[in-house]
Amino acid sequence: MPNHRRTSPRYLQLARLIQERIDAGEFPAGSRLPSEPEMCAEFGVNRLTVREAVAELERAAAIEIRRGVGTFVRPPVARVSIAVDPRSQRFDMGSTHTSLPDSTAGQGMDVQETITAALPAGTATTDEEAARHLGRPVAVLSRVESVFSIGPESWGISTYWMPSALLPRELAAPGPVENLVRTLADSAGITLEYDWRAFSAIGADIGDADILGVPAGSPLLVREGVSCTPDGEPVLYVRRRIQGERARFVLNFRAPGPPLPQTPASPA
Amino acid sequence: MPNHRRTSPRYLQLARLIQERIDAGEFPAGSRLPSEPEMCAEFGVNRLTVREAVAELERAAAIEIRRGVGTFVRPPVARVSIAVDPRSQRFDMGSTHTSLPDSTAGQGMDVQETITAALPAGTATTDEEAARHLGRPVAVLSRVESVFSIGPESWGISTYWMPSALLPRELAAPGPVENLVRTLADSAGITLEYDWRAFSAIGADIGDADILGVPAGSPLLVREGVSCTPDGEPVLYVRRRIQGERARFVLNFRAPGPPLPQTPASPA
DNA sequence: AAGTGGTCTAGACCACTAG
DNA sequence: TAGTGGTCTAGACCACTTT
Repeated sequence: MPNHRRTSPRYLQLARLIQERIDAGEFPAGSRLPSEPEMCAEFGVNRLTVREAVAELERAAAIEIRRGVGTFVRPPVARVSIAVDPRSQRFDMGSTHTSLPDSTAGQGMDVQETITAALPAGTATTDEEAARHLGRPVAVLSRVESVFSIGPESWGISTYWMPSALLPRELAAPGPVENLVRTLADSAGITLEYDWRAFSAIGADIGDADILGVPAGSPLLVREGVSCTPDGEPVLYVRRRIQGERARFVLNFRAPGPPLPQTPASPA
Repeated sequence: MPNHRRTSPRYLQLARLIQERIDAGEFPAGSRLPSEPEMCAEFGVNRLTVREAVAELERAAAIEIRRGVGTFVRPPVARVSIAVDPRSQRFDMGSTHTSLPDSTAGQGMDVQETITAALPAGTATTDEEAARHLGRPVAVLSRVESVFSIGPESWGISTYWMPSALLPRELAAPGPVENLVRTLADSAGITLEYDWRAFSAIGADIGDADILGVPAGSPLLVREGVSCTPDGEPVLYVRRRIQGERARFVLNFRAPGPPLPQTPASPA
């Protein structure tokens, strides 16, 4: 006989219970939860069941696990804001440089973009998508991968697709770059405008997760789009993945100095 | 003696191995992976170890697990595009209505927004953030929660904060709404403009995960912002969470009919 | 050294789906 | 009914952090 209204599994019940206690203030932000053996005793379940509940809460970003130390309630995250003014943002000047909120200990740290690979586009799904967006065959496209970091930490990964003919030599080898978009535009003798930009969210795949030092499936903010010449000729397709909880893209619709949700940063 | 350069755990090695085989075309999109017992035998590990590897790939959205059936390689996802024209988008007319891509079986399905709760703002972190954004004390704010769904599935959750004095009666009770922003503006006799909008990505917390029917930590696209009167008086703070892989916000920077990455939709 | 979380094994029972 | 994945137990050993 099929089971018609089963209760949810114990580890989920336990996760919800712990979340309720956190919400109720029993465990304030920064405080330590009971250890796994303690919870096993308290709730009368196996350690793996406790671990599944705790893992659930960690994926939900409600707690932080510090190996060898304990499990702690997470305080709300502070994020970098990257300002985009949709009235003035017409020219694509590159977007590497941002500044951190004053509240952050790491203020004034260097934002650095480093090319990790430059290859002819192949048959990957993303390569074909790029070709579609640029209206050119895959065979004429090159792909440049880069990581950008703030201090010692990797914050995001960018992939650029462009006609191989436009790829300047200084971008064809791994190493730091000052401003990839500007370098490209200058070397090709063109100016670049935004055609479109789009925002979505994905979970980190295993490759991106490795590079960023986050678990697979961590939420990443994806900003992708096409830049074109003033004639409307599409030239560059960019796909940037940023650790979702670390950054926020802000579009300002009102005049000169509109209030920002956090400390502003330079255009993106 | 501390362990100075340990190899990565077996389940991660196994996850990478499977991913490599998928990438190499050994398991094309849509095909079934070996069952858990088969992998246990092939790799000589316990079933839990296999399960951890598989879970890693599932979180990375590389595979799809169908209970009682098997584990399958995921094809690339099709997403809804929601168009935003940064040149014309100045008036906030509400954003409920979108249309699905023609490729989708569900085309023409109803987009419906349903209020699930309307409460005075309390002491939650998000309430305080809303109060800061609106420049008003928490005590005068109300919070309205809604879910919007396409057909039978929940696609996103919206939370609105506004001065309690502006909350019209028809929005103060659970039930479907036609256009929340417009209802609010009409009832208050004001027009609303965008002040700012921001995009970020987060993992679903346990509450949102329950409502959306996704696992905790699933990537959500967050679109938040303030709408104000033409004078610049902030009136409404909105925070919408959308299943990240199901939607994409598109900003078009060029003239009348710029190419969209996918089938366009009405303004958001 | 003691306590924490991380990995792994062996085995069990269950719920779901398909033929 | 057979095979799949989902949950759970009991126990072990390990790596990491702190004292």
